[in-house]
Amino acid sequence: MRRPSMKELAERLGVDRSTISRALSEDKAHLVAPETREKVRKMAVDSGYRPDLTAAALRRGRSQTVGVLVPDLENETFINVIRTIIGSLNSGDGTPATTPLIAETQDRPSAAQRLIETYLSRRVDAIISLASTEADEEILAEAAREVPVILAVRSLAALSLPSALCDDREGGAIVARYFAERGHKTVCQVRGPLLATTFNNRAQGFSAVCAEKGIKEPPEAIHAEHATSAAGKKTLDAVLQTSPRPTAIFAHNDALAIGLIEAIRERGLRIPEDIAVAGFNDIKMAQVLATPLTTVAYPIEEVGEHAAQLVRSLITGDPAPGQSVPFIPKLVIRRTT
Amino acid sequence: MRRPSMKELAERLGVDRSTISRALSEDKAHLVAPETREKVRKMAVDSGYRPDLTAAALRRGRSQTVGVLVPDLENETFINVIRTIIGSLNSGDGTPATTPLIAETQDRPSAAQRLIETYLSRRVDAIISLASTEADEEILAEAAREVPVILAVRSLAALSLPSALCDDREGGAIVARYFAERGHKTVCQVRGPLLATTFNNRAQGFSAVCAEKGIKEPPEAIHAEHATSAAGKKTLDAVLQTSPRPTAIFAHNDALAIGLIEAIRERGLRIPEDIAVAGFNDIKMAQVLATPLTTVAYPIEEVGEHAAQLVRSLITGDPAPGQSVPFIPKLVIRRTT
DNA sequence: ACATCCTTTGCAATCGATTGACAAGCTAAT
DNA sequence: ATTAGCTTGTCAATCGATTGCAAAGGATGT
Repeated sequence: MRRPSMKELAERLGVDRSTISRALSEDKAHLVAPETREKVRKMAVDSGYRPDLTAAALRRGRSQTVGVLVPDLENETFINVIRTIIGSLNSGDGTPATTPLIAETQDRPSAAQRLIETYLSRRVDAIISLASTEADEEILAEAAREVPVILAVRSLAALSLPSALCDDREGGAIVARYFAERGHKTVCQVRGPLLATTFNNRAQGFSAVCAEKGIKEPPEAIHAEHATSAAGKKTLDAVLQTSPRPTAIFAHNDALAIGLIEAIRERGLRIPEDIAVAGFNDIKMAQVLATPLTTVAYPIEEVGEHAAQLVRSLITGDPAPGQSVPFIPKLVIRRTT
Repeated sequence: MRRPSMKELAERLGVDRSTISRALSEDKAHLVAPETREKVRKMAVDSGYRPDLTAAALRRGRSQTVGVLVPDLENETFINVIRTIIGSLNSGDGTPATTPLIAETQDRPSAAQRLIETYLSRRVDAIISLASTEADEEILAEAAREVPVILAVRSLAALSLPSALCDDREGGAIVARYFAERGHKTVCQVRGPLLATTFNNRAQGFSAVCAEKGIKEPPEAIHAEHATSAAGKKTLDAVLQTSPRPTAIFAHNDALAIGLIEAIRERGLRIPEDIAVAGFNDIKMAQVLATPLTTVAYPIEEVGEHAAQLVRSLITGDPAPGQSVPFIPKLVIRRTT
């Protein structure tokens, strides 16, 4: 037999729909006599009643969904941040479950735009963008006028939206300081694509310390086309052609680092004796490598947790915490340096 | 100024709400005079009208969403199948965009159950499970009585639901035949966890051919705890302890294979001279490795496309195609064998 | 005994879009 | 001239849950 609607439940029990609604709700349950409440709940379970969330969303004006934008679903770090966010959003005891609408922008502004339109049409309660690029600024600003928008992982200088971030600048600086300690005189960065602030910040932090410590960097920046290991692998030639040849490479993320390592292996050079490599993020693969990767551990938990907190307080209308402090990542020294 | 509802639009234009609805719709637009239609559309754009999909969903009984269950969001192959599905679902010209609700089960039946409940409450138009394990059978069967359920990637023997699958058995067989050709006499499988049919089928296909060709396998099966490179790395000891020592390993997926390769490197053995390794899926990393991985390319496009097609036809109520033929994966020979 | 308060429940409006039934106006056909 | 048929648009019901308001009934206080 088909599952009953609230109305049918009400008829069967000989009470009004509103009583059912209240008895089944979390916050209005106290308005209903304990006896009735139990009767209703029992009947609801027995009959296999299933609330229609589309109807509830319409009436409430809140859909209990949040839109999540990621640049790339294959990126482990993004996924882990999202996992933390979702986990935190649904850990609340009283709060009803929030369903995330997750989609990928591939760093295409047109995709971001389309997705945000969809989210707004679906009346999401908030939007979390881990995909913000400068090209999205206007779209996000626009969206923020209708619904809370939270920036995570990637910041946007021109837009002052609540954000949950990693201190990428400091992350870059940490690597440079470490290279300095190890006595490297000539180093090199392999940068990710310029779209997002993330890589720029890492580059700036790194270069600032290098300048300060008198460490040499090649005059021309080396950019990988994508932040992937395949793209990283391709950059090794460029790295080795700079002169004097660097003794250490700072790859802007672990995927790039792994690509470089494989290229270095192919060439028969030794790591770290001939050339040292450090990455960023500390993905799982970093530990699996035959010579485990030195890298900067991304503060996934902190960023995710903070983003979730921002979402929660913005949805409930609590005073949004002011400017949040970015979380400091942590160097993990392994064997590639 | 706040965005108008359909009602407000109607008032401004002095027509009925129903006219607006029809003018803006795809399929009923012909019921409205071209002139009026244009007037409405223009006004809609100018005023920034944004349809409320929660309201539309309630009225229509269809939400234009599909629930997608994945065991693990970090698995590149699953993600790629999902990408294909989403792409195909939204490529239709006339059909309105379908929003996927993506969630991860981590192979926990309780999570699967909870998610399916949520999907049903949200009135998804269909559910696609790439996460089916035997423990989920009942839950899925139950769900299938309310909404179309499609199985992708992982099959479920006891349940005859429309499925989009890879012929894993044949995939395993292909590897065994290839090992035979290369003259291997003693080989070994590193299996993934038993939960899903996938790995079982690969194992069976492989073993059947080995038996037929007189190739020796160790008596005790070697299982990795998870289908990850970290878990794969840990299994090398077990592999090397079998006697006679195998000269080739068939890892049930690329992550496992990569873990094994790293372990082999650490130990100073040569690939493929001392020991050959083949994987399954053909993830991107397989090509980036210093010695690129021989592997079985998963028919991502076919599986994804077929799943999307099933969803489409089941939603529109078209005759569901009968039993579908699983797609044959393809061996990609590289340098680890 | 009467006013007052509290608890519990029902009534009815509402969220915003969609759609079947129907009416008005117009053209074409017999 | 009348009927039939088509186009275009309106009316009103509907999807299923939520919630402000009010009423009924009971308990308490004076």
